[in-house]
Amino acid sequence: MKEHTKSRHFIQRIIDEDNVTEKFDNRVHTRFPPEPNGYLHIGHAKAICLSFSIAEEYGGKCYLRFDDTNPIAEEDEYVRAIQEDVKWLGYEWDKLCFASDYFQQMYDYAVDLVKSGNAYVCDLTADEIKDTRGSLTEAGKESQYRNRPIKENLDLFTRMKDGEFPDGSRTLRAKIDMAHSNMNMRDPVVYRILHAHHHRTKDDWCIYPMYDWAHGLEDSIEGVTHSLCSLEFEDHRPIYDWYLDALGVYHPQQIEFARLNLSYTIMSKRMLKQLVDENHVSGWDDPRMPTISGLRRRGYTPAAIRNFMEEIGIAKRDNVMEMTKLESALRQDLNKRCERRMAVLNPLKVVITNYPEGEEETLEAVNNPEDESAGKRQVPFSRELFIERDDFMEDPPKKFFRLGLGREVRLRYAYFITCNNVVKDNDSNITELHCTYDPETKGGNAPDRRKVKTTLHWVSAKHAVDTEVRKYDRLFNVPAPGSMENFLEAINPNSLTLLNNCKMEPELKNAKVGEPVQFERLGYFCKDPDAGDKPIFNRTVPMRDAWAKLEKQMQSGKKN
RNA sequence: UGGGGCGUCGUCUAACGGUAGGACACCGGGUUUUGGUCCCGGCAGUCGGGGUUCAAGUCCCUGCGCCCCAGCCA
Repeated sequence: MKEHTKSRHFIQRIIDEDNVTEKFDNRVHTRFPPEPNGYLHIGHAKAICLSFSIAEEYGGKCYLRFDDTNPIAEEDEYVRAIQEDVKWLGYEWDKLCFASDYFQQMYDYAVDLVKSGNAYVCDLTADEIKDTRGSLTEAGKESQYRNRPIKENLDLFTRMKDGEFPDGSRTLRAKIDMAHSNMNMRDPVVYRILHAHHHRTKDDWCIYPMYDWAHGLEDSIEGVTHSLCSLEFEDHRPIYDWYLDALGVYHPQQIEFARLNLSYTIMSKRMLKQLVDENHVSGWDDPRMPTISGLRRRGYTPAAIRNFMEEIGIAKRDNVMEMTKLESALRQDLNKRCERRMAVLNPLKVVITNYPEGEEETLEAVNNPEDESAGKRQVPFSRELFIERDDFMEDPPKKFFRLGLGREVRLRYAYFITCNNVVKDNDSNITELHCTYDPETKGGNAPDRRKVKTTLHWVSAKHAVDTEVRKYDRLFNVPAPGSMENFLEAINPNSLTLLNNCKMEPELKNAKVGEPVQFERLGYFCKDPDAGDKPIFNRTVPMRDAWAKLEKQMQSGKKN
């Protein structure tokens, strides 16, 4: 086949070409321009990874710029959270900027636009503008204010800025073409009157620039070379170009790519905000949320997210990634970095009847079989233990390898045990197992080389640390909740399972909040900041589960 | 149906006129003190129809399908 060189995506190719033609003097300068009107989500992470990694790859710059041109939706809390998220992903911006830093400059440019006859003050109401815009197939009608003398426009625009007019009474509009086939070119609004308090400029302004006007200017002012954005802005590129050309200023190149979609979740800030506002989740950082902060709290690592973004690529076609792809990247990263511990989520008491009462010992356990340098630890063992309820069946099917009456299994790093007796309560619920251990199998190997079918995790009862575990499942039950009439109807009522009688090995007392750890045979977990009297662990992602798959197949009758 | 985009395994994504490859998923098998990891193998794709060419996923024509646009949101 070809070389092992990684193929380059279309944006890299455009930049390579620009560097050959020296279009931007071989500079590469990108930016990530979030509006601070919500928290960042995994979809934003794609844009972040793209823009920052492009800058890194070409030895260029990437700015973090808040596109704060709409004071009504924007808040400082979001500004703070967004910075935290970008940093957490591992990126350092070359400069932190705000669109609002350029409000004066943008205003001055708008005055230039009026002076050159390219913009006019329009007295039409929002409804009237809408009514005269035309439709996809019909041309719009020109505003009766379209041909006001420049002098009058200048006067009116100044007075707009000075606060003489109420909200919505007038706008500054670009004079382009009301019959243009691109709706964005039908005399778009450049400035609207908004007597609103801005999170940074306070009450300095009562007119605010529209996105199309502001964004290109921000890029131009900062010297951005390649302005990367998502596909829905493709229709806006003509207006981006028109403004910059009309002004005769430095002209970056806008390039659009397909945003990330993930199955079984939503990627809309509006909907995410609704989940938060209506308390369907505990907050923007609820571990079930596809937000960066939610994923962080859930136990995702920056490396997992970045590797995922690297794997999914950059292209222009609409896409919906399967969640399994994200989880695969997650497990891959967690597997190599996580230390292993033992914890029992649904405890079942086991009494080792031939183990001396009152005695205990300590056994050596490997911290990470994937990484010898992680070392070993001691785990206490005693006569009474807890094992997972799911690991015992009184009358198991052939393919169930775990513990059953009369069966022998290995306890990880400990002994072989055989179950001799099942103790039940009056409702015939199993309350306790009586087993015997083979002292010869200490550490987990039998001198006579006999084998067992499986190995179980366990926790010594008297040494166990009580804990609570939160298991998460997908937040939505349908593949594309965002495209439903009402996405709330797709919420999975079982997205959160609370387990409050969990038992952990004592070493887990030292777990740090947010630090990922593998509970052997169960999955990856991390301690939640919420802990009350008991520590709380979030299940980040379960282990791949061949037995669960087999069980499912047996239920559906494919196997037996 | 005006304009702008996009159609390659189930899902993503490569192949710049020269053997359609990789990842995830799925299905088998091996190793294993995690039914994990790891290893091996398998399944599976160029939207349709014409054309150009020795050769087409790639170029041309044509048809079909999907996405975006009528905020004083971004």
